[in-house]
Amino acid sequence: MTTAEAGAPARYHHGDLRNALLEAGRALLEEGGPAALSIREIARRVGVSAPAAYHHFSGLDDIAVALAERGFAELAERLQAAPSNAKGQLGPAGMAYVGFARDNPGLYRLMFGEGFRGAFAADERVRALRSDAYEVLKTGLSKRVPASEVSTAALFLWSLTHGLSLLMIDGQFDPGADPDTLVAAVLRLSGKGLPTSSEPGDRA
Amino acid sequence: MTTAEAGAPARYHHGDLRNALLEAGRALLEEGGPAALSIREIARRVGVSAPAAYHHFSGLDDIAVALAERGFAELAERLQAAPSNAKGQLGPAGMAYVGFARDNPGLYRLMFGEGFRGAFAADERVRALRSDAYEVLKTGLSKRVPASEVSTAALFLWSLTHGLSLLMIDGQFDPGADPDTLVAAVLRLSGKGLPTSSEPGDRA
DNA sequence: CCGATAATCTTAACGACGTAAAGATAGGAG
DNA sequence: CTCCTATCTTTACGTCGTTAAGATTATCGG
Repeated sequence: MTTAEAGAPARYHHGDLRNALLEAGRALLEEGGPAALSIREIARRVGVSAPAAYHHFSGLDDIAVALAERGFAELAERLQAAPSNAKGQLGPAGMAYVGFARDNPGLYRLMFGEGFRGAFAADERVRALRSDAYEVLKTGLSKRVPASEVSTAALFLWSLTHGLSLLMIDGQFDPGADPDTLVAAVLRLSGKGLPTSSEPGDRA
Repeated sequence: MTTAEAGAPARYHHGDLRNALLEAGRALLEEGGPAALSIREIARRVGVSAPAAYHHFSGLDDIAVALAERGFAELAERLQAAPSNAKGQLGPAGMAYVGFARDNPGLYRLMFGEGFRGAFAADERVRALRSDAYEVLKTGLSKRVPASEVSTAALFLWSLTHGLSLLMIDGQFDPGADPDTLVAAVLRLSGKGLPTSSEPGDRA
């Protein structure tokens, strides 16, 4: 009798349940992190019984994968909308990447299988999504880095932005510092390298 | 009747249950990741009933925190055992860091609250452990970086190693590449910075 | 318009989980 | 030896993901 949407008369057939479930899942994700993702709670919020979800998804993992898919699509949008890397500067893209993670911490962590129970991280579809993102990064880098170093540079850059995103999400940095300033400064270091007292270029 | 340790006669009072629980938990962590951590399974392996654990820990989260504590201690050991940063090179330390993560993927992810259900990530004790590690990193860096840049450099370095560790753990990099070589190459970039076409010596 | 068929949603139920409560057992102090 | 207390056990409750079986509605051929 009571639907989540007060306007609708609670029909037996919801009509757009799949989407409604995903939206509720996404909200849940941002409220309580990936660990809070739960079929029963999602269904509860949509005003539907838990097993109803099984007509649209094969299980909780499947919902998680669908959410991750949307996440990667949105991330790609954000990266393309970033001030183009015309001058070869990857700062804007990096800011966009970390910005996405900071705006959608729960979703971002889910996309990388962090904080979620289950064999989701090993799911082929998710691994493919991540690999696709990785390939995009590599082709982007291929324009501004010697071909022989693209692979290493890509891993370097992804490690940096991924790690930075997670640390920012977790608030694990100097308290009192302005996050945006911090992110910009760290990304700037990715081009300069760490300041050293000795000459760079020798063995690690 | 049947203990996990076939040699012991299954005494009513275990004698060293706390440690046994932690060891079982650690094994579980490496077998199935943080998501597989379960009081009932831990107790099962030790040959004890689940509620017995509550005499030594306040709950599952408490066990997780204790495991994380051990993890941070071991990580600190590994970092100090690394070929000393005498020449100011941080490569060995970085290799040691990533090496620890790769040797103990489940534990490492737990230490950063990744893959674990519950409000563990926000736990004060864990946050303190991470902050301590961060401070150690900063003091280490203060010897080889201008004071004004220590904070940024520390976040840069931690982001890089943390992100790299997680990506390596997840196997999310070019298949076929040798992990050790990859890690070394990425860490080397942390000193040089990303090669850019605008920098002197451009080859792009 | 009407009835069959298929899609969608419901309630009921199973096993596993974390955890609380209450009782049994054993080691140590007097 | 006796009592006390810490430790462990069995039992139980509520939640979870998921399956099975039945109810409801949309769709479509006649």
